[in-house]
Amino acid sequence: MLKCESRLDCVFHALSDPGRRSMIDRLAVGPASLGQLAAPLAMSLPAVQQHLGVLERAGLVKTEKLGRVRQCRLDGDGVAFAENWLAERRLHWDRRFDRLETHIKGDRT
Amino acid sequence: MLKCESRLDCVFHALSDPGRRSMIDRLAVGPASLGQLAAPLAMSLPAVQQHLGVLERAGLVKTEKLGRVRQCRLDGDGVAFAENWLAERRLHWDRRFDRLETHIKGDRT
DNA sequence: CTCACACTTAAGCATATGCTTAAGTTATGT
DNA sequence: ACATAACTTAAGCATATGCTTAAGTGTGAG
Repeated sequence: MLKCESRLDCVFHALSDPGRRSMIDRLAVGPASLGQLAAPLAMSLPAVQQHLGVLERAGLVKTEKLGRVRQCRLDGDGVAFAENWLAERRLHWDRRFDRLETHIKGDRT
Repeated sequence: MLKCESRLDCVFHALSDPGRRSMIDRLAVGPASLGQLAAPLAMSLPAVQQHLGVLERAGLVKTEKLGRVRQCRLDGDGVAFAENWLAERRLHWDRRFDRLETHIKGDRT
């Protein structure tokens, strides 16, 4: 976690773990406490808390302490970031494939 | 790299490194040899080769040995995977935010 | 045939990661 | 006040990661 210089690093790294993605999926249903988040996850509470930290630093989740409970909810910010980057690259991709196809067709003619 | 059970793990992990992303950006311009890919990257060739392996396993890049040169090109497959996943989640996101907004407006009325 | 080029493999090492358990801390119910 | 619930912090440890250098391997040029 030392190396999270750029925002994209954080977001993609956060999303690269199935446990963290399942936490996101759980939160997509609605807010949850840390304990509720941890319950289905076959690991200790501190471990879950660390994963939560990764998600939070990536801007995918926001948390707030209410009484003795930490409530967690989604934060769409990070996703937009990642989605934009991917969409951008995909333009390049597709354009290249199109060009390749054109090239092939040109050869055939 | 032991833990790359699901496809998404691979793709997101591959994208979480700025060096690897810059390799992708370079390949978006056009195919390149391993050496060309390594040149701007301030690290040894074997290191670059390892990064390339990560990209390849994620389905983001395809390589082929031509003579004594390994040519690398993009492979759109992996991106589509990641993009779809993100888009799906974002639907949940947005729907939740809409609902929240509706709720707030309802309270105000 | 020889040699240099472009990787490729292997070994090794410093550091980071992903957990764990145990010991706090703060808030709530009685 | 006291016990318990819900985290939180700290320490520690096994393993994984991200490089490195050094020693192969296979090709193409001369």
